[in-house]
Amino acid sequence: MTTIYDIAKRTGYSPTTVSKAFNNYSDVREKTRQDIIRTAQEMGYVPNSHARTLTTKKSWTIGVLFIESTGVGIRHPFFSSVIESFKQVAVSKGYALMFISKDVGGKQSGYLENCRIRGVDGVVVFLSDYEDPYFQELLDSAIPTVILDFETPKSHTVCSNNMAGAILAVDHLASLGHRKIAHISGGVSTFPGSERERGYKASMKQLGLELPDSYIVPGPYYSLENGYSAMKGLLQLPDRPTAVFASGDLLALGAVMAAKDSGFSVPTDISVIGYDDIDLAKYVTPALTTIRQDTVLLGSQAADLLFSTIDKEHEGMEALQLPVELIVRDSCAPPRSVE
Amino acid sequence: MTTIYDIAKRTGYSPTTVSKAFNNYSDVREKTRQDIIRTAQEMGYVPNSHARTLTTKKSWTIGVLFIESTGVGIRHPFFSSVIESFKQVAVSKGYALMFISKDVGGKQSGYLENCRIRGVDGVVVFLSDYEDPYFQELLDSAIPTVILDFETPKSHTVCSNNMAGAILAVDHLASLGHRKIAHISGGVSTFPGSERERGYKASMKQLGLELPDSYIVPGPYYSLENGYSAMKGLLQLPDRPTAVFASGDLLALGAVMAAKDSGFSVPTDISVIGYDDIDLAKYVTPALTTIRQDTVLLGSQAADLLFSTIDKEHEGMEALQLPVELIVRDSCAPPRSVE
DNA sequence: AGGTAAATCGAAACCGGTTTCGATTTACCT
DNA sequence: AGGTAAATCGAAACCGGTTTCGATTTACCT
Repeated sequence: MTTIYDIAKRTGYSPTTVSKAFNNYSDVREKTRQDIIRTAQEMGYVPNSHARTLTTKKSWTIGVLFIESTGVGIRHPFFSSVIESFKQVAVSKGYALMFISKDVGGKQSGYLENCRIRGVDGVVVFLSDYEDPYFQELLDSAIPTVILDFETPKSHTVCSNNMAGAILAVDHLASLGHRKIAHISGGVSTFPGSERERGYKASMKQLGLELPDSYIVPGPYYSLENGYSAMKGLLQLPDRPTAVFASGDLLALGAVMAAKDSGFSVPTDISVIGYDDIDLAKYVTPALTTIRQDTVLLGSQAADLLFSTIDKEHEGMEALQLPVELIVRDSCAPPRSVE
Repeated sequence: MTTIYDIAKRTGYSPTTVSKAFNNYSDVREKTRQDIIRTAQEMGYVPNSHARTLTTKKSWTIGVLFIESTGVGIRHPFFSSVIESFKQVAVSKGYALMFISKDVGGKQSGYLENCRIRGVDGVVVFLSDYEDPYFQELLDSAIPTVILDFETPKSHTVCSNNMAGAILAVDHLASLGHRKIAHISGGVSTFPGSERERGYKASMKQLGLELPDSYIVPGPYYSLENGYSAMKGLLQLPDRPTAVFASGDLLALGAVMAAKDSGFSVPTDISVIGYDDIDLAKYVTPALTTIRQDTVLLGSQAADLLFSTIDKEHEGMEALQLPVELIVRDSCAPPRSVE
């Protein structure tokens, strides 16, 4: 490995000047800089980030905290898409992304400890279990963080406007004439799930629609199979709903399958609306009406927030709520009775 | 930040001894070690990985090279699952994963350069375009690499046995009585796609089945919509196939939809078999018969290979081919004529 | 008590950069 | 020619660790 010392020897300048040349110091002559840059190229020089970090205390790395305690990566597609967009702005600013884990090399150590060992400049957090004490520890530290799909005053947070989305969904169904609208909930243990449920309830109340307890049924883990069984339950209700708002697209897909398997047609007999607008939504039959989250915006806004804090351009914590959009496709129609 | 120097001052030992205590040198007394460890805890000491890397030349980081030139993360689910498994063994060995990109901070620099700057100990590669000159540069370097879904003698490689999988698929269809078996190909530009096509052809030949050119139709990017249009084409053929082997599950799903939309029933009128066994495969109707890739094994084997090279336990390059499995569900049945 | 081997410890050099501040050189002026 | 300000450069200290090798201490033996 060639170092600035090798370049210094070859060019006759001091290591100090070589370093300055690379860092665009104003006190090195243009000719000198050119000399140094050229020899550096010839010698195949690449800077050593660890040496640089050691002195500057800046690692140009962002930790990525992504854990799905719920098991099999159901939320992976959403995460991937958000993080991809986050990564793009990170890279453009010169940062690299590094996965942070709880324990390393067999030793239990915690996120915060790993962040400190690696000297990350900030952390983007995407968890399903925000009660994790190791996460709390990180939250209480001085390391800049931005959290997705969660809200807390201790950190920047970026969410879709889940309540607004839920209201959008229910209003759409109501505008088609539905009055018996059920909800397959993402569960109150996840932040977006509880917000959407809250939005659903608020909207039902606002519209003056009846809401029996049996109309809210859990769809744990946002999984297709749980959507399926949730729908099966709803269809057996004496006062069967004419429309269902599912807290996630996979839940909705499961619900559609359950309806079909029970001999109901979607949307003629029962309408289903989902949430997320996953890739698949537009390909299934019937194409799924849903609420789209802007994953690209989610990622880039999270990045902007984090970097502005790292660069000290920004004080205090922001809680962003990003707008969502109703995507009308073929899975919702007016109820039979009104036709 | 507390350093070994702070601990040295507090305990009265030298920094040398403090460092040795942490690294389990045999020449520090047990009592001394305890002393040091305890004070370190009290003072909230965490080692500085950059300082350590600077002297030891070992960063305990693995670069992750994942680029999808084909655009929207179609292969993401597969990648996520493989990399998750890779990550688990990496973490257990004390490594962290870092995304490597081509350019950083606006400057174009290439993968190799970034690997060198960051001093990664190895790289796991998952690309769609293996012609990329920046990738070639990395391949020709001395940095240990393991490549997924590709084969080259210049690196360790780990693939599913794509040919065997394709043969398995075709044999299954043939065993049901099909003789007119078409193929929706992943395209020869991707390694797995071309291998599966090769397997398909070999199997057809082996079975003595006729293979008109029109029976192989491209399904670019493994996308659902391209599977759809590919199937539409096949269904309009004068000598319509009775079964279709699709190079990916999304292609297969698209094909099933196309068949349904054209008034054919799957599997009664036409059988469809996919490849990958994505999560969704078992939930769709009809549940998809497919070839399962063992993503967990893929990831862990890739990790084992890479770490054994990093640890110099291993010379030369290995080209692993992992077994695949036929998963029989409901999308394949005997052809009508034979019933 | 004196000697020897084993146990324990630390000084110094090193890894590859950055930054401060003083020294030297150069350009320009009268 | 001499003076001054601006331009250019480099010595030295520092970031936080690791490793070699020599020095000192301790344990144990006769």
